[in-house]
Amino acid sequence: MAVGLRERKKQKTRESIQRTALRLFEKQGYEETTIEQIAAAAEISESTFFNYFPTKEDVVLYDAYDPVAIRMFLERPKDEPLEVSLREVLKNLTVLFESDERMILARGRFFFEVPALRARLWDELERAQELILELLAKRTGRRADDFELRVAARVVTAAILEASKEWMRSNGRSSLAELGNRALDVVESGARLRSPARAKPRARRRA
Amino acid sequence: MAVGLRERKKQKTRESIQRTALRLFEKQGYEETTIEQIAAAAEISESTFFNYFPTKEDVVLYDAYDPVAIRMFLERPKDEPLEVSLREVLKNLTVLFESDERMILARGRFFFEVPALRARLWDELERAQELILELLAKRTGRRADDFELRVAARVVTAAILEASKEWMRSNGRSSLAELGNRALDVVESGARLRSPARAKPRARRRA
DNA sequence: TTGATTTTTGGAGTCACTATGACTTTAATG
DNA sequence: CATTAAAGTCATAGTGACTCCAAAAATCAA
Repeated sequence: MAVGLRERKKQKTRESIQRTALRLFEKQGYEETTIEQIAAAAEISESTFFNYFPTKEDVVLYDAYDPVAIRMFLERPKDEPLEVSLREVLKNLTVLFESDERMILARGRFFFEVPALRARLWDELERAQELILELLAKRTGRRADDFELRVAARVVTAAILEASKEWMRSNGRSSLAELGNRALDVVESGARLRSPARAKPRARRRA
Repeated sequence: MAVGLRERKKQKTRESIQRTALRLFEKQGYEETTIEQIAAAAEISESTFFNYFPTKEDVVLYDAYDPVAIRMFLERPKDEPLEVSLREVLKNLTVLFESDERMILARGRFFFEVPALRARLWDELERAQELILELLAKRTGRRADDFELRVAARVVTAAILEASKEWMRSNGRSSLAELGNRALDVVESGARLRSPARAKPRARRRA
């Protein structure tokens, strides 16, 4: 399973293009930046750009950490409740992200602001849901196309999405792990559909 | 009321374009159909097409019933729990849809299959969430930017989305209202994160 | 009818993206 | 070390969605 030199170089080029692109996007906006400009700045041809990223959106979408997160999730003990797995993974990610949180947050802002990216993100989320679904199916013994199971998976994904969004909105001021915990709390409480208010005070657990 | 003649005519044109477009999409696929073709078939110019729909996606997205559904939702009694409001609206919609269910389901299939449309739909969903959020805020007395409240709104929206999706997948075989109810049940049970199986009518552990 | 206001339209242009084929670099082998 | 096949890069020439603009045509108000 030797990671060929070629593979590694490709990875590097990809990340370099992404960095260049994100820099341009930050400077002059996503829509205002053309592929031509990115290619020029990254000193490659337009063709090569499309060789590395199928669409302009994918430059922002691409996340080198994704596979790591996925593996982390899949490697949780099989008898662990899903919620715990998620909380743990988020906790670990929070630590992992610390190193280049700045870039991650910058990307996040784009997802927030650029309609095309927002749209793509939702769609990408489907993948996350699928992942959770598979795991949930294995752990509960239900079939993966079970309607209730799918609803559960989607609901949990939605909660975590909102947590991520809040994280980006707050520009990293509150930790992703904490927001994730709070979001999952809401889910576990049945989204408080029946019990209304208690508007203000919040006893918060875990700093 | 007082809907000007002009307004009404515009509406008619819009719906006519949509019908034409959907027909073409069904016949030869969404991506395989060009705006040029749609314009030709609808006997308008390309420019006019863009006058009525900002993008190609919007032709599929546009739903004349949307405002009706929204009004139905907003007019539910203020002291009614959100879940009940939602269930009621879904019930009413089910009835309302009966007349041209065929077209609605056809559109649904596109959302399902065409990536660009799927993406747009998620984004459009944001609007629904916003609506639910506002209502939830009013009814619970919480602020609309309250994190927990937003999570709740998103979670509920997600559940209903999954119900709609299942409805489309089943090609209308199960009623939207019933699927919606089941989905909301899952939410209210806290997405059953902790209690695993009960895969079928089996050993039931506590909920 | 006249004049104002929309609505429709054609045309020129931009930009993301595809397809293709040639050219260059790299890795692997005898 | 030379050869070759694969992989990577690139220029070119599209296509199609979408924008901008200004002129014609239809509609409406006085």
